[in-house]
Amino acid sequence: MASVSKRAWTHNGVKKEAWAVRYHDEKGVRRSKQFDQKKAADAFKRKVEREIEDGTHTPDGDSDTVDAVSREFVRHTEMRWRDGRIGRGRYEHLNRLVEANVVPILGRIRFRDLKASDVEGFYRDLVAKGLAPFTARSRVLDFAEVEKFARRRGHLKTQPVRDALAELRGIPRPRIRTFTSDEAARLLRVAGAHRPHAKVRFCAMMNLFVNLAAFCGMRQGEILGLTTASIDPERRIIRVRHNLTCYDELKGPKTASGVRDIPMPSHIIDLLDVWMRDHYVEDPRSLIFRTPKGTRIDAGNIHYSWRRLLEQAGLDHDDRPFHFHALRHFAASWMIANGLPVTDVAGLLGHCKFDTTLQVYAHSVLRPALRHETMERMVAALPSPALAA
DNA sequence: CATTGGTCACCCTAGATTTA
DNA sequence: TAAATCTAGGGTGACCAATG
Repeated sequence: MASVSKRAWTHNGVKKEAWAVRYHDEKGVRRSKQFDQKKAADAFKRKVEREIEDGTHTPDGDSDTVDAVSREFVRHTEMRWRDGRIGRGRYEHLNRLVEANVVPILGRIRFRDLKASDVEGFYRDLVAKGLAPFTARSRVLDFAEVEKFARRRGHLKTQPVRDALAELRGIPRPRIRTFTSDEAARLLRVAGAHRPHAKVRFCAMMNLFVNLAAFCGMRQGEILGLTTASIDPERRIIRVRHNLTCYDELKGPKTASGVRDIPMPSHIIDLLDVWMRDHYVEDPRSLIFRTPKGTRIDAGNIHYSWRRLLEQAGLDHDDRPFHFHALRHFAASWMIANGLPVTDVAGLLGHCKFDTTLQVYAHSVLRPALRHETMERMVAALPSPALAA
């Protein structure tokens, strides 16, 4: 089937020689590949013959394998990032998906031969690797973008990824746990105290982070994006205008609803006052929370400190620890529990529609016990003749 | 006052969650 | 659904608060 022969030629007056493997691929297309050593050429010959017999051979020059098309997709995505059409995070995410998951699992398959069952295998591999089913499914969803790209380039006409996704419907989205008011109170107490061995400045900062998240419902990126102009002690509000990305870029909010003014409790005004007086360092962008040297606060260190606080508050018993973001969820439910209408809460959290608030925070809003209590109160306030009878 | 162990800065990768 | 951010975690070296 395949043959190995020595080949000699002259290029620009220089004599060259190599061992050439010549063969016909599955479709009868003539191919050849050269090697310096006969041994390597023989090894390749054996590999090709075996692959052609198994029907798994893909010539190097082929451009329609999953790995070649996926890498082309990544280059295309990078262009979209450079043009400003998508963010850096999205580009890096897709790049990682392709290199870490797609290429190793599906890389050698030709796109036009890709079956829904291959994609389902991809999903199963990810789950076997330890990914949560919902996360694995969202990787398949990302891969669907590669498929769309491949279809536009004419590499396939079917929709194996879409077909596989239809099979993966109904995987529940995991919900993050939130705090009870007791737990939040304990957490706020330990955050306010000095942690042994910890630096005074860092403790003061974490205390502010916890308070801003628990009472104002702010996200981590929003807190890190606060500037001196964001704080208005006169009107007792925080103006949320920016978000600090993980790349230390200060970005405006995605939509107008992200822009909002949050009322500040007086104890937070005091804490901020102390912070500005004792710990604030001049910053070119007037960012309030920076390291003493003026660099971005490391997310890993916030996490580290957060875990220590949970430990001290006795809230680390579970194998699924509370996220920092759970404080934002707490803020929302605490506002609702204290009688603030959901529409107002949506405004304070920066949601553009209040059904987003309900979707994400429904677990706290629609507590079964609360529903029963309310139902009982309703009935008590409006006794029906049937009850009297 | 020297030691020391926890903390923090800075680096990284990758999975999970949020949200328009 | 698409696109973003957040969380989780690993590693290294400097540094600082508590301790004896």
